[in-house]
Amino acid sequence: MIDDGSRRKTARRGAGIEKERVGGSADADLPVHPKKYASSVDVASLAGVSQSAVSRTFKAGASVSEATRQKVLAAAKALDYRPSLIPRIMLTHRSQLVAIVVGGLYNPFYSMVLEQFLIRLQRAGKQVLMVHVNSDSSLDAVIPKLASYRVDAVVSALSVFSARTADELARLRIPVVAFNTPLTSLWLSSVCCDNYEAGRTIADLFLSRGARRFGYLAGVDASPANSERLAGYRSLLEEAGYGPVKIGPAKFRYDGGHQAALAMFGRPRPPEALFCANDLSALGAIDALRKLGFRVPGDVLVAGFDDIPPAAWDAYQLTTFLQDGTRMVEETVKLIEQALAQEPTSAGVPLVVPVKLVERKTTQ
Amino acid sequence: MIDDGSRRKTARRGAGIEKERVGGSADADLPVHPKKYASSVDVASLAGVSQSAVSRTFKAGASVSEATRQKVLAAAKALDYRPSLIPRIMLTHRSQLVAIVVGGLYNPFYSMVLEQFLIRLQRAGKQVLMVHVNSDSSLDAVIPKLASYRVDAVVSALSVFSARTADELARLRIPVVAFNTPLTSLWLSSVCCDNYEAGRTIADLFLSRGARRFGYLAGVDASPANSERLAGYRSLLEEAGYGPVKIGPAKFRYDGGHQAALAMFGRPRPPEALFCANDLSALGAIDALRKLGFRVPGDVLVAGFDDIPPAAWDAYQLTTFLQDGTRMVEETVKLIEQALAQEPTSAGVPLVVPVKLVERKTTQ
DNA sequence: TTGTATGCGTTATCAA
DNA sequence: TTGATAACGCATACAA
Repeated sequence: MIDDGSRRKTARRGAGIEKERVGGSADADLPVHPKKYASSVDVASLAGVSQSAVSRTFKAGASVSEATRQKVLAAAKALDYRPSLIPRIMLTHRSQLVAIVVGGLYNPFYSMVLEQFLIRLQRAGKQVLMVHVNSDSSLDAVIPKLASYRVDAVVSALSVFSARTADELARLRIPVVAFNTPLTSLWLSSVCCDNYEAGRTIADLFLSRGARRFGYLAGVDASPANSERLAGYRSLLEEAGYGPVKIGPAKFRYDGGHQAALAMFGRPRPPEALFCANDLSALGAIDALRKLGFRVPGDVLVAGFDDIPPAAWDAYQLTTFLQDGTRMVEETVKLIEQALAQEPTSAGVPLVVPVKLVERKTTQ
Repeated sequence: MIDDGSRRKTARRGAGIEKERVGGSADADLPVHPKKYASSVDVASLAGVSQSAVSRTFKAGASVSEATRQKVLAAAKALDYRPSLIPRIMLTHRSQLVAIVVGGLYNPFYSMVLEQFLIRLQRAGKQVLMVHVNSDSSLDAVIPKLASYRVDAVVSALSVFSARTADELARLRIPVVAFNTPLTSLWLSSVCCDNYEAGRTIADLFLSRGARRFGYLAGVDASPANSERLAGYRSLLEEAGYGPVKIGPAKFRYDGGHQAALAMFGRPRPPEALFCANDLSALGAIDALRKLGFRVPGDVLVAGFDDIPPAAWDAYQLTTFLQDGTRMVEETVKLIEQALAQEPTSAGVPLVVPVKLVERKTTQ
C-alpha cells in the first residue's frame, strides 16, 4: 500500500475523481461536512483533457484551441466549477485581501467611510476582510489572524491607533494605512483631515459672531483628531486674548454630548459658543441646551465635525466641517496600491486632506 | 531568473531568508513586490529541525519535546513567522470565511447589525469577507468572487434579495442566510422580524388614539419588509372598516420621507396618522410635517420602524418598532454554524423574531 | 496547442 | 518524539 509512493500524481487523481463523481452518495469515508468544490482535475477528467488545459481555459489570453475550450467549459458547467484563488495565493504571495479594522460603526461618518472603502477596494480588485475591535489594544489580538490570512494590507479606521500597535503590524511587513491618525513609518502611512485648521476656523467664526466665552466637548482623549481640533481651537482663541476654554467629556457620542452639555451649561456663566469634537456629540448637546432653555444659536453657538446626515436635518441644521470621506478613502486606496506595487524604502508624511466649513443655522 | 528553475526550493529558501534578514537591501532577482512571509520550511532550516516539527510546535496539543519547541520558537521569532492558513483551506475545504453582503449602510440599523455580525462571527472563529453591492442584481456579479475565495457561508443583509439570486448561490452549494427576506430553500435560510404583526400593532395604536385617515410611507417596492409592514397595517385598518391608505414613496430614506410627506400633506384631507417603512423616512416626514405647520403628534401621529438611535433623540422622540438586531444576528450565526456542521437535507422555514413597540411622543 | 511534472505552505499519516 | 512524504488545487516551465 505504500509501494506506489513515487507515483503520487496518479494515485491522487484517481482518489479525487472517485470521491467527487459519486457526489457523496455512497461513500462514508469522510464526515461529509467538508463539502468539496469541483477542482480543475475533476473538470479535466470529465472533459477528457489535462488539468493544465482547464487552467489555461480559465486564464485570459492563454493558448487553447476552441475545441478544447468548449469541452472544458461544458465540463466546468456540469460540475459548477469555479477556479479557486487559494492556490494562487500560495503561488503569488498575494491574497488580494485588504483588512479594514473598524471600531466605531455607531458613528455614521465611519459607516459611510466604510461603504466608500468597500466600493473602491472592490473596484480595485481587492477583497475586504473586515475586523471589528473594541479598542486599539484589542487590535493586537487579531493581528496574528490577519497575518495568517496573508492580507496584503491593513486599513485602520480606529479613532485611537497607537504607535505601539503600528510597530506590531510593521514587524509583519504589511503595509498599513491609518485613517485619521497622523503616524507614519516605513510600513505605515496615514490620511488625515486638517483638524487643527478646522479648530482655528471655527474659533474665528465664533469670534466674528460675537462670542466671548468658549466651550469644547471633547471626544476620546487619546484620539489625535480630538486633540488636534482642540489645539487649533485654543490656539486662535488664545491669540485673540480669550480666556480658558471650558471642556466637557463627550466621547464622540450623542449621550456623551448630552450629559456634558447639561453639566457645562447648568452652571453660572456658561460658554456662548460650543465646539464639539464631532457631530454626534454636538447633536446631543443641542438637545441638552434646548432642554435647559437655551436657544441655539440665540444664546449659544454650536458647531460639530464630520457633517453626518443628521447634521443637515431640519431639527438641527448644525454648522459643521465636511470631512471629505470620499476623498480620504480615495487617497488611502492610492497609498495601498502604491505600497503594494513597490516595497517602501522610507517613511512617508501624513497626508492631510482639507476640510470644508459648512455653515448652517447653529452659528448664525 | 529562469536558469535556476529546477533548484527552485533551495534557491527560494536561501532567497527568502536573505531577503527577510537583510530587509530588501541587495537582491534584485525578483520584482520585489511579492513580499514573502517566512514559511515553516524557513523556520525549520534555521532551527535545524524538520518542517513537521515546526508544524507541530504551532499546533495545540501536538507531541514535541521541549527542546525542539524552544529551538523552533526562537527561529520563528527571529523570522517573524506566522503559520499561513491558506494551505489549510485547501486541505480542509474550509476557509472559515463568511461573506456578508451589504447594500444600505446609510441606514444606521444596518450599520449596527453589521457591527453585531462582526463581533459574533469573530467570536465564532470566522473571518468576515465584506461585499458591497448596489442592488440585488449586482450581487450576481460578485458571486463568482465569493466562490473563488471559497467562503463557507454568505449572509445577505440586502433589503431586496430575489429568489433568482438565491438560486444562483444555491448552485454553488454555499449556505446562505437572508436577513429580512423570508425566502428559504435547501441552501437558503432566513431570519426576519415580524413585519406583518408590527403593521397590525401600529394600526391598532393609531385607531385607539382616534385617527381615522391613514397614510403609509413606503420603502422600496420590491422589499418584503416593506410589503409585509404595509400588508399588516392595511389588514387591520380594513377589518376596522377604514378607507384606503394613502401611500407615498420614501425609499427608506430621510429625503424620501421628507419629499413624500410634503406631497402627501400638501393636499386636502391629509392623513391623521402616518406609518413609515422605517425610522429614517419617518424622521424626514416629521421635519416635513413641522415645516408645513402640522404638530406631531397634535395633528398627525407618526411611527417608524427599526428604532435607530436618532429615533430616541429629543428633537424627534419617535414611536417605532425595536427590531432586535442583536437577536436576529444571533439566530443568523446559529443557522450558519448549523449549516456548516451538517449539510442541509431539506429547506427550513423562515425564522421570525418578534418586534417590540417602543412608544414615544409622536403617537401620544 | 497540449500534456507532464513540479512547487506553493501547510496538515496528516506512517515509519523509524 | 521525530522526520519523510503524500496530498490539497492551481499555475507554469518545459517537452512533445
